[in-house]
Amino acid sequence: MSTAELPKQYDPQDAQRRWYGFWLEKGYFHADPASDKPPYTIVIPPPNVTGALHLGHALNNTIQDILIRWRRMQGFDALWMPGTDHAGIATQAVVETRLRKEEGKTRHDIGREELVRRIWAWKDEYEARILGQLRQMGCSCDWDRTRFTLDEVCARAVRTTFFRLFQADKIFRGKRLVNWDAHLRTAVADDEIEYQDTAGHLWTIRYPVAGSTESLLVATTRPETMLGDTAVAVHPSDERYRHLIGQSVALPLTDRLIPIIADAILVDPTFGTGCVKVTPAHDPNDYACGVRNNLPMINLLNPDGTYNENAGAYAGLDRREVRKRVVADLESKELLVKVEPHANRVGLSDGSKTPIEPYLSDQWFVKMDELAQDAMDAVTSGKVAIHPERYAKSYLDWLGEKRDWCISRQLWWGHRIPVWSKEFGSIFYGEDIEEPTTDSGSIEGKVIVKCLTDEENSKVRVQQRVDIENVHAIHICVREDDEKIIAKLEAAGYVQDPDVLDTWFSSALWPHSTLGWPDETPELKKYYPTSVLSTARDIITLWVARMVIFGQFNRGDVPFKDVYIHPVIQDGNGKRMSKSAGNGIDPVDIIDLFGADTLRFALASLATETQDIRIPVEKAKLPDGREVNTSERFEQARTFPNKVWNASRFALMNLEGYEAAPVHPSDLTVEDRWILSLLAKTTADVTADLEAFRFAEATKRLRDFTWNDFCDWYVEFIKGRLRDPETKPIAQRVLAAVLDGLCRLLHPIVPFLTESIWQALGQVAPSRGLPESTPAAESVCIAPWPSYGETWHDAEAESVIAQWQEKIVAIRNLRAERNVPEAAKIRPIIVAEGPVAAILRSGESFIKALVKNTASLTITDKADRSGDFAVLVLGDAEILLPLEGLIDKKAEEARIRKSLGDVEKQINAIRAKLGNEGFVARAPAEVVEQQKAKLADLLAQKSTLEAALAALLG
RNA sequence: GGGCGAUUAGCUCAGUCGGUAGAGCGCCUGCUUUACACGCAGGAUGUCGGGGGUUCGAGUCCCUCAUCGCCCA
Repeated sequence: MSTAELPKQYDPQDAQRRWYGFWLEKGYFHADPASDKPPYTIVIPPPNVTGALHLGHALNNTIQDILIRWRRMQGFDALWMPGTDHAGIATQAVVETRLRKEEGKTRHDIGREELVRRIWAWKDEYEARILGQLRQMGCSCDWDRTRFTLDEVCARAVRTTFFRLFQADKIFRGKRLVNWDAHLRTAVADDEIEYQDTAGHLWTIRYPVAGSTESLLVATTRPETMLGDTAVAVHPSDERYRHLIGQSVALPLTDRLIPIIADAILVDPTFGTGCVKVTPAHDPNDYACGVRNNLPMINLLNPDGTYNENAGAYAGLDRREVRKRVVADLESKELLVKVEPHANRVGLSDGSKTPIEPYLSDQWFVKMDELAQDAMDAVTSGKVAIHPERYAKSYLDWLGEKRDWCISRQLWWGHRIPVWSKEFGSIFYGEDIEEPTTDSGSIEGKVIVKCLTDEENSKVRVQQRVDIENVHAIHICVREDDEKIIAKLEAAGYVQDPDVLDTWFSSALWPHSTLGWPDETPELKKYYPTSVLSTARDIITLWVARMVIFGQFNRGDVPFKDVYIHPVIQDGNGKRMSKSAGNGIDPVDIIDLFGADTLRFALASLATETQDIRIPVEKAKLPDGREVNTSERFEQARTFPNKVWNASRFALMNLEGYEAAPVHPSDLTVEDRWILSLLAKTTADVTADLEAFRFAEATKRLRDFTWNDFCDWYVEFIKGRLRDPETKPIAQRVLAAVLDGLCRLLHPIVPFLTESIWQALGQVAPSRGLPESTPAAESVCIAPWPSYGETWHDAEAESVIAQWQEKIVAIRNLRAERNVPEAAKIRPIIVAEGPVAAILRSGESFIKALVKNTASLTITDKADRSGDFAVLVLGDAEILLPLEGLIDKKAEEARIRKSLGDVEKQINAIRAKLGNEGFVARAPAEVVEQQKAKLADLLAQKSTLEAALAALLG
């Protein structure tokens, strides 16, 4: 496209179509372990294949792409590893929901294999969509290396890790209360529960004290769980019950006696009767109490929500039915004291809307004590730095609890737990499977855990003999899916655990599994540890901490050096965006409306150190008529790419006849030196901002430089020179060099825009730069990041231009304030002395030109004040605007008196300060000097204003 | 209950080392100015959430209260 054909408005869709394919074709995003460039690596936080990307993803990926593009330009071998996460429970839940809605079936109807097949199909669809969205945003990922947490490479890392943990005695089997969805027959994660306030009841039940006429009253919102009570708790210092501690009550509807215990944590003596029934197997608080007091735990539930044999006469009934009957039976026995309405919070499963039941079950755990300590050390020692720093606290606090990590999930979608088990009860066990090879073992209570593998000859045996009388089960972990080993195990009656691993188990391996671990690949050697991880704060504990744990466990080294925690996006009311609330913004809609550059620019300018950013949501119509959510934040941002585009159009139009040649510093004019000085300063500042993850500051700085310095002033300054063949060549070279630098600096934020400009600039000025010109890179993607050093710094040029600007603005202001018609030619006078006057004289033509519509400009040290003037007094000069006959003397007098009043007010404030002995004595000398100088300045202004007033009135 | 954060112009937010507050948008006035009306020029707008303290001096440091949000239990 030739310069003349460049449209007046930037067309982002055209740029997106044109350049993304070009970048891919050139392979710019592909990292090469064989290159001698130093590595810079980011692994993408793999988005869930559950759904499409939302605005939070867009923010995070914008940040990562800024970092990666910037470092690539800096000469690093930049690797951005892309991929997606299988997100066990969430993905299975969406597919199961669809199955239920569309076919009225549950997963049990279609079976494990078919369900998993359908989830893979879902995954394929959403993975393609997600990766497509990243491309639309311009993300420069190394697509050839795309991974999925369930693919073969990642699966192998999971198996190896599990095996190593098993071998190191870090994995054990234990009981735990899980959130049970009896409809879907699975445990669900805490964040998949939706809490609803519902109107329920509070039942008060009488528990007779054994061998006494006394009884205790307990209140409960779930009366049916009384069948599983194993104690009644009172507060140890509660006088009412102290004498009963240690005695028993007869649990109604059962033949059991349960103890009365003291527990200061569970019981609030001021609430209700001060007596609490304890059902350790069916309530989290009671569970903790049960552990503290060594109580038996009676599980009442079957996985399908019916009560089991422990419920005696109620066995086989659904829990809702049990409640009805228990209440009725208590009533008939006159043990039900009262029923009151009671508002309670009920947890409903997101997937099925079934009330969640706390359910005690066998689960696999990772022992966290040492692993967590190592991960804490990584941060306290500074090997991993978290930004902003305050988030290190939540990381350390959480790890400090060292709670064992429950890694099993009752799901079908995920990495199957590689353990084959055989239950024995009390039967003697004496079989060998075959000859041993390697193994290790441990005893955890009554369960024996054997670790076993066979690399060479697929022979398998339990090597370590144990006291078989106490063995309940043997668990064997198999490192890799070796059919012969598995066949042998299964022939011997071993059955693979039906459960899968927690999704975070595989995500925790992401920084090394994606690089090919456990193989020592060239990628792993070069790119691990990675450089930066960028993510949201809500997964600091779930994910970041676990990556550090597994990275150190498997590799002996941290997975990344820096963690950047980006803010969370909320709507204008401070609410989290969500699809169901209808307040979500789809990044693709924003790209359709305004383009990817605008989306990225807006998000980058919002990425401050705050923890939440608000984006007010409003409706908009797409060209195709669809109504979508958008925000004024994007409408505001879209002017920027257009501004850059048009400044570039101006430059390109004026680069006709450009010839590359060296520019000697003495050839540069003061405005050239000024813009180069600012460009160098901006470059240094932006680089420092990016190094410190200050994305919003970097973006604002670039906007200010581009708009306020380059467009508003520099372009205006050189318009005259570009019209003059004598001065044109140097101006063109400086203009090309500045635009070149600007393109590079902006590229990480607005890649499509800058590539469009870069390519067009390459047409007219293929070789450019100062002082020597060099051929431009074929793409701005791979152009070197600028670094101008100190040589361009020019304080003198900066102060000269500041002088000109101040006077130009003052004259414009006078004209506008006095309502001088735009078309009227004015003859402003600047009264100034000495060096100020000299500087202004040197810029006379610029001042005239930029003020616009000036018939003349006078710079003098003494003005003839006869006639009518509008007056403006500055610190080092006075501006007079002759307005013969146009002056409203009264209004002018009022203006001057107001200025006088302002100046006097400031004078008084400073005099008060300087009159304060404490200030003069204690404030730093420079501050005192500064105030004195300011006072002198203000006094001069005051006398000038008084003179002006006298002249006006005289 | 514990922790973190926020509260500054109508809106969304900056504010570094403590030295009397800034930006973008919006608003008002005037402009089809040969890059740009997604623009140009000019302008108005503040009890820095309340109270107390430290200090010569507090938006900034400390205490406290209030409101809102998030995370963890």
